[in-house]
Amino acid sequence: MSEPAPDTLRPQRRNEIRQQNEALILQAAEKVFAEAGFGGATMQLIADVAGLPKANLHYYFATKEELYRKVVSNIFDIWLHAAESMDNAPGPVEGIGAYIDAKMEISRRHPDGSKVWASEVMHGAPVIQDYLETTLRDWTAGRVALIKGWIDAGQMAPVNPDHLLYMLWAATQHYADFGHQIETLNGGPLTDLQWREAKDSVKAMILRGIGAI
Amino acid sequence: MSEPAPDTLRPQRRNEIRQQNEALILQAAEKVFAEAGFGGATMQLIADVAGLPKANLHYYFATKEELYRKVVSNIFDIWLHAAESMDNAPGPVEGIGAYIDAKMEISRRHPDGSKVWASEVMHGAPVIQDYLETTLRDWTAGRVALIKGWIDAGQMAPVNPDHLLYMLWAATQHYADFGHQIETLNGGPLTDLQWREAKDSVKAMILRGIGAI
DNA sequence: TCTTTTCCTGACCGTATGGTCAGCTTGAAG
DNA sequence: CTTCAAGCTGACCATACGGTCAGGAAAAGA
Repeated sequence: MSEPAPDTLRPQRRNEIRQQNEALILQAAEKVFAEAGFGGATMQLIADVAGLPKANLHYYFATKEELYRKVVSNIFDIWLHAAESMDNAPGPVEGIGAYIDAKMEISRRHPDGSKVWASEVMHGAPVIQDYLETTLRDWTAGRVALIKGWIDAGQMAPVNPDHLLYMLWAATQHYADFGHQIETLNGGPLTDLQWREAKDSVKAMILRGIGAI
Repeated sequence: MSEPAPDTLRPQRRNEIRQQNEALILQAAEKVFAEAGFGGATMQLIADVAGLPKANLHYYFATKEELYRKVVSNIFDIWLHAAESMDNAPGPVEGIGAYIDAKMEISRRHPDGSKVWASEVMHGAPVIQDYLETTLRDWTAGRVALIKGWIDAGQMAPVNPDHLLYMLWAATQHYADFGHQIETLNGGPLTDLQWREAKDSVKAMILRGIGAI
């Protein structure tokens, strides 16, 4: 054989090296930014978490801001992807129900990302202001129209669509952003059963709250 | 007259000086901590906002941590005070309705405080963990019992009281913590009318969501 | 007035941080 | 094997930060 079988554990290909290290750094950065905030995070700590020398970070990401920007935009993409679950639904029960499910799942699986996003917005969105004004604004307008359609069709009560969206974001992201508070009150991390109950509670309260069930 | 009339504008009394400067510093600190996070905030910037030399800050507050701790505990007190609105209510409509009103008002009047609190919790509550485990835990247990009483009395649907509280916190604080996002989507700060609509929307959705109306 | 205490601050210090760079190693191409 | 570019890193640098301190100003008490 002229070409040895690809082995992910052996000395990597050039492409793989870059891809793997960037992913490693981004993962470590997300964690550190979530735990310490942008100002409190240090490149040295991110490097330690990633298991790489600090100078290597600067080889892949020129500045702390550039690394942070990449982390935030990655999160935004996950958010937006989850939002698709709301479309193509016959009504609010399915559409909003699926959206709550998706966002609760993100809060459970990517709490660090959620915290970085929250932190970014709380500090005035210095890095992703343009996303807010374009992508998010457009997305929101579309969903508002969708909700209005459901209202006009008599499938739910005439609630204010904007404030419904805010409530959906708030209720679901709270389980990530304030996870520490919840865990403290709960006496430990939520179990599988408790996560299920959280999801069901949020869905029940909101769907009943908008008169969809 | 042996004692000149007290004049707040003239050279102050000793007591007043301390009180006034501490308040000035705490106010500036809350703003800066909210905008930059603990790690991103600098004593120099807080001093500039307060209009005092940096060394003067260290005269009143020995360390950055001590100043931060004071800011956070002040916010916690406001929170707890607002919580009283929930008690002594004949039922969930009045009790939870008043609580939502109070918390929405705080989000509107003290958004910086809310952000500092959110940031503190998101970072694992390094400073107020003991408050979470004692005061907040006790308060929560009391409100859970109160809600259970309402449920047993048939005044509302049998929702999970813990998750109801989380939703109340999430929905109301969102207007402060994510105020920038809301303002961006809204094309500017919420007007008086829009704040009223926000309050009414949250109340309507939640009270209907728990079967109280 | 004199003394004491509190208040105030410019100048300074040690440290930690983001970032740089010269030079080494390693994979790929011919 | 040789060449070249990509990957890597220890050592270094300038800056900014939290915090200190000696000594002056101002209020309170005697």
